[in-house]
Amino acid sequence: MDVRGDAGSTQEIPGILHLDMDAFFASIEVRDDPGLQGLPVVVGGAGARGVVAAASYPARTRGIRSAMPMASARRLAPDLVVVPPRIDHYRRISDHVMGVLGDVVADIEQISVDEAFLDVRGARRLFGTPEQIADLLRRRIREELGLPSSVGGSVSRAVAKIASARAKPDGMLIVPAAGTAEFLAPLPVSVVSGIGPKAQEALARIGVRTIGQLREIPRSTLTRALGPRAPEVLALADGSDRTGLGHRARDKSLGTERTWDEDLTDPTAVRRSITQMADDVARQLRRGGFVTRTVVLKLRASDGTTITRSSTLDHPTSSGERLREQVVALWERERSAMRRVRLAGVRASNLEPAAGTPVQSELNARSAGWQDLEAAMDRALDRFGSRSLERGSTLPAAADAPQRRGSELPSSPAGEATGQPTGGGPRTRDHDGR
DNA sequence: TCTGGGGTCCTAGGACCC
DNA sequence: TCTGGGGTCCTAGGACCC
Repeated sequence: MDVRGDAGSTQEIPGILHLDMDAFFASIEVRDDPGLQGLPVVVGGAGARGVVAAASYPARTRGIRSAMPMASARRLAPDLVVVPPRIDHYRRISDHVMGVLGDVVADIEQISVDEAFLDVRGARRLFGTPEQIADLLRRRIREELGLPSSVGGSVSRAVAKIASARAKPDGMLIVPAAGTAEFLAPLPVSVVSGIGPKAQEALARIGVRTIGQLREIPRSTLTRALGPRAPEVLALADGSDRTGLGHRARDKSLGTERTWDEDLTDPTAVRRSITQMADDVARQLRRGGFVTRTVVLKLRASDGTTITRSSTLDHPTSSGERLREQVVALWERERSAMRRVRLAGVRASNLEPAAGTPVQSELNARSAGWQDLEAAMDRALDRFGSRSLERGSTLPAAADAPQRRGSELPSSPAGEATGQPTGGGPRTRDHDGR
């Protein structure tokens, strides 16, 4: 892929930015409670099997990282402050952040609550160079929300993301087109999104630890180690990658799961729990304006082995009753082999828009949570163009309704998507969002 | 006191059809 | 009385991301 027909004379602009909020959940909690300033703070589950969802920078200097078991984090910092997640709160702040980005840049791809890609090549005339735009965005987020963020910039999306990580905390790093390969060469391959522990192992076996070393490996060797991703990773390494913004496809699945602090040994308790989950998933489907064709039961045994069992329906549904039947039938087939259950989950995949016109299902989605509302707006924008929905007056007004509606549903303070395992077994912490 | 919860994407085998 | 090749759907598992 080449850059657009950009009248050959102009220099190639590193106009793909990646903006990432710094320690998002933890930064919010510290902002809201200044007494936490300077302390090792983590957001996450406090239970026996809790993990860290986000760690403040003082916590990070002690070696604490997200996804770390909470017990390990406590060992590293006995004075650790553990704050339970407030997902709805974070989501509202996320909406505000994305609103700021949308004020300045038309072309945005939000990829999670706390990060987004921006193509600023069209905003130059109005707002200046990528550096100036990044500055403006970070300043506005700091002023309006009191939160730190970092920005990376490049000619490619993958490199912009790597750059933002190098810019943290509270910094900016724009990589010029010509300096891309040089910038990447010394970095470990693990910085590339998509190169996880397994791929790193495979690369280490052929002597590759840095991105620079990737380029010296014969293509065929690299392909054996990485599989079909090899060409893409190679393009990254030599600076020729030009991937721009993607566009978020509509939701493909949705579900809920739960890990118990102590394994469940009573099959009836498991059954009760998964029927509640099925109801909850059905409710999420209806709120989102979806029906599902495939119901998946996920089970993890005490030794960590995980299985999934699915069944596909003749007719798509969003009925809790139907989901419960399916999920219970799947459980009945496995229960004798699953004496101790650590985790159970229910997921609906093969989603389709609920009956009615597409527009109708978009309207249904309005009664869902903020995220769904946003997804619905994204789809509307895709379909009708960016003028179809105005920011400013329309957004907050539309956003008010689901907020009120949402608040009457959950029975637990922190809860929302997880539904209400009322009266049932031990209620674990309500997850997180990272 | 080993490892959460929400997802996406990919692969591979088997069934089934033409 | 043996057997190709292509395509699609379903199921299951695994790697990976935030």
